[in-house]
Amino acid sequence: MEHTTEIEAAEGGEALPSRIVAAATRLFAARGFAGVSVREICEAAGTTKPTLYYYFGSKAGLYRSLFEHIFDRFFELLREAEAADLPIREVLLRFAEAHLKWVVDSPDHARFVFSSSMGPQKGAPAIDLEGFRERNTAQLVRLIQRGQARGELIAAPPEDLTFTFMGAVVMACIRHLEPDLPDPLPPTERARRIVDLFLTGAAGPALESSP
Amino acid sequence: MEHTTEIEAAEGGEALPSRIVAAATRLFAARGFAGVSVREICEAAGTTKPTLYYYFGSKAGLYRSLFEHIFDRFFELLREAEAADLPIREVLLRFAEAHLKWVVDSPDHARFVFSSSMGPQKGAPAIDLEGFRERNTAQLVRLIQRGQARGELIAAPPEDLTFTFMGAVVMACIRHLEPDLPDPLPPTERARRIVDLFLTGAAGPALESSP
DNA sequence: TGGGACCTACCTACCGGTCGGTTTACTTCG
DNA sequence: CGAAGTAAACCGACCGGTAGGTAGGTCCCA
Repeated sequence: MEHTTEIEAAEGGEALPSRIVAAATRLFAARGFAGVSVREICEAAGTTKPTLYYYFGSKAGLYRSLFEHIFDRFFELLREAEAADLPIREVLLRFAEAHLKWVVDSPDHARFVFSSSMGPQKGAPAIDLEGFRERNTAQLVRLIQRGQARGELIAAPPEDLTFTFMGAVVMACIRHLEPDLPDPLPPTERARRIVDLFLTGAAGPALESSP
Repeated sequence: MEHTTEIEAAEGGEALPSRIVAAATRLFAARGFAGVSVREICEAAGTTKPTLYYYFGSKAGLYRSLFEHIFDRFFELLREAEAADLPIREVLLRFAEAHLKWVVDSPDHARFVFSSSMGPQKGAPAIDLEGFRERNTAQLVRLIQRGQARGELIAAPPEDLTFTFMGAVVMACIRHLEPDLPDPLPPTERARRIVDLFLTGAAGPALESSP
């Protein structure tokens, strides 16, 4: 009766588990773990509670399942960005673009991660959110150290460069998620501007002497 | 029986409303609106539910009250950063430092805002979070446009500069709130590094030609 | 003695989770 | 072929417990 969801419904039309996953992702992303009831999820997915428990065991189990699913997808995307021995500008461009495209293509996933990353909820701890951040950051630190070793980046502490660049990327991602003032630029162009500003700096002609 | 809370207990020792506000801020910050029960807040504040309702009317009312209180404090801090006709580097330094000091001095307030800003909860909408972001961003845009008019900053779209700089600051704030890997640098030094990196860019000697 | 501050005891609604059952599709075997 | 069996998929109705919120009273100080 309804068309296929974004989650893979490979093996036979719009399967119920997929509908549950899609509905739960959207709702958890919007209101957090404790803010959504199992009944709501079932209603949104067009099913009933026993069915949800049949597939996912518990509310927390459903939450964990979403997390793993989303993380796998995300890091799969990001792995392509690492690639071979590209110049640092190209690497950063791919990194930023991968993030932005992820946000544009699956905003529910992104919203889910961002809303979970700030403030754990009541019933669903034990999620390795720290690991997500750490893994994402560690990769960028590695890439940036490589750029420094080549003299493509200044010799500041790599964490400084990492957090500043990551901040710009995350901010752009969040901006894309805003319902009211969405970023009008496509991911590619936005990524380009972020990277170039990060590399060349914001100082104008009246500010030539550096401290 | 207990010592004074951080919230003003000016008019007569450790007042109950102040204790409620302090406990609620800490709990909401840690677990979100829907993740905390009124019972918990009362227990943490050493009182009972009717007393809480006597002062704040409802759970949502308490939440709103916290928000207003925190916002007032924050913008009071930030207003000092705007100041007169300082050079852009000084302005940005003050802006970043005000944010970081706010996070360090009242981490519960900061955690409350950050956790609320991503993903509204179930029962406490109608909070003007958009207004907070908008107001904070708009001020920075104004400051940056002033810097551009003076030639202290490049002539890129002011929103680009604003979001990138804001991203770096917010990222540093979040980093300060991490329980495990807290930023070892004091706010002043951290602000200095962020601003200088933002102004001079990250490009090293091997990257002289700009696109 | 009257009113603000505060508490005990309780209400209804809804929470996550389960029980027992029905439907469906696919074997199995006479 | 078709009746019987079976296991997965799914659901209506319900459970104990707890959520936000309140009625009604006690205490204490002006």
